[in-house]
Amino acid sequence: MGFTDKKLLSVLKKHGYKLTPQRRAVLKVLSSSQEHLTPADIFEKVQPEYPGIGLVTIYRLLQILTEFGLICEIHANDNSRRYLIRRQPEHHHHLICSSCGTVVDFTDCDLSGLGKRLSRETGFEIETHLLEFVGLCRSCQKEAT
Amino acid sequence: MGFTDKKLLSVLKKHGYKLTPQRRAVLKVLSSSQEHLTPADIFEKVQPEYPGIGLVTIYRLLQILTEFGLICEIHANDNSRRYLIRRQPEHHHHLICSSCGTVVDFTDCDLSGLGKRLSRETGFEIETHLLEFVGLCRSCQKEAT
DNA sequence: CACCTAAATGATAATTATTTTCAATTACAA
DNA sequence: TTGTAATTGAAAATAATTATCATTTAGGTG
Repeated sequence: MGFTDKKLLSVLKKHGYKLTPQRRAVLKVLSSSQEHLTPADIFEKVQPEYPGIGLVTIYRLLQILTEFGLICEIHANDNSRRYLIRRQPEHHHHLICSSCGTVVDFTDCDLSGLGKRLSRETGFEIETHLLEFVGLCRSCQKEAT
Repeated sequence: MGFTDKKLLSVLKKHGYKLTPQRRAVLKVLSSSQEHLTPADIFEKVQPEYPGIGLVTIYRLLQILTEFGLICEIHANDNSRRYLIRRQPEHHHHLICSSCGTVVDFTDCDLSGLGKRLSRETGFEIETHLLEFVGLCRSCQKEAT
């Protein structure tokens, strides 16, 4: 599981951000969703809780959450626009279905060896990495006949 | 080194695409560039060779090249728009500077073990993966004081 | 070489995602 | 309760990409 909305709210508060009902509503949606949502998805899901919220407000909150590393983004899947996602505990990666776009998270990756080598060879000070596997999920394999 | 423009042209021809001077010019730029270029970058670089080329034409060619896996894309680096790049021999990955955006390619990665495990656990039929390291390049480390 | 046709081009407009601007509203500290 | 700076949302501005379509052209054919 990821962060609760209470946790997210407290982080915002700690950094001097105001806790508006709009933000509460968005965080509620984000923290209770198992899927990876676009800003537009979030907009729709917030309607019942806070009709009339501005899409802009969502963009702004997502920007703040990104700064604090509370959400992360899906990068692969060229054609579809960039996705914003609710986050798992910490550092994790994605396994993405190239057909239907389903995303599965996984956490284990051991790239420290490779990271160290790259660092030595290139002089880079490595901060993080992004790892995504792309493939066909079970149900799309079946459909493929 | 990547593909020569002759090689690229022959691939297009083999698939029934016409070899227009515009395409020749774009391929020349792509095959001789060491950097990762946006469509707009390419547009500019093609000017001397073929002034008046349409940006659309570039988009269209990039789309074709993508289909044949002759170029690949940079995904990380959130803020900057998606980058199109000239490709190294085959499967490879990127090391991206989070400050200046410089991209270094590297080829070695051993993720077959992880891939197999994921496949077993999730039922996915894994096709490929995307691996990007993000960090500070040497010169940006210095600037950071 | 001249001709024919489907493919390709480029100007323009249309889409779509995201950001900016700004006046009105509101959270919350005092 | 009040003051104020942060926040909101409508609307416009940017920006990237795609679609439309009349015109041009590459390249095969006779």
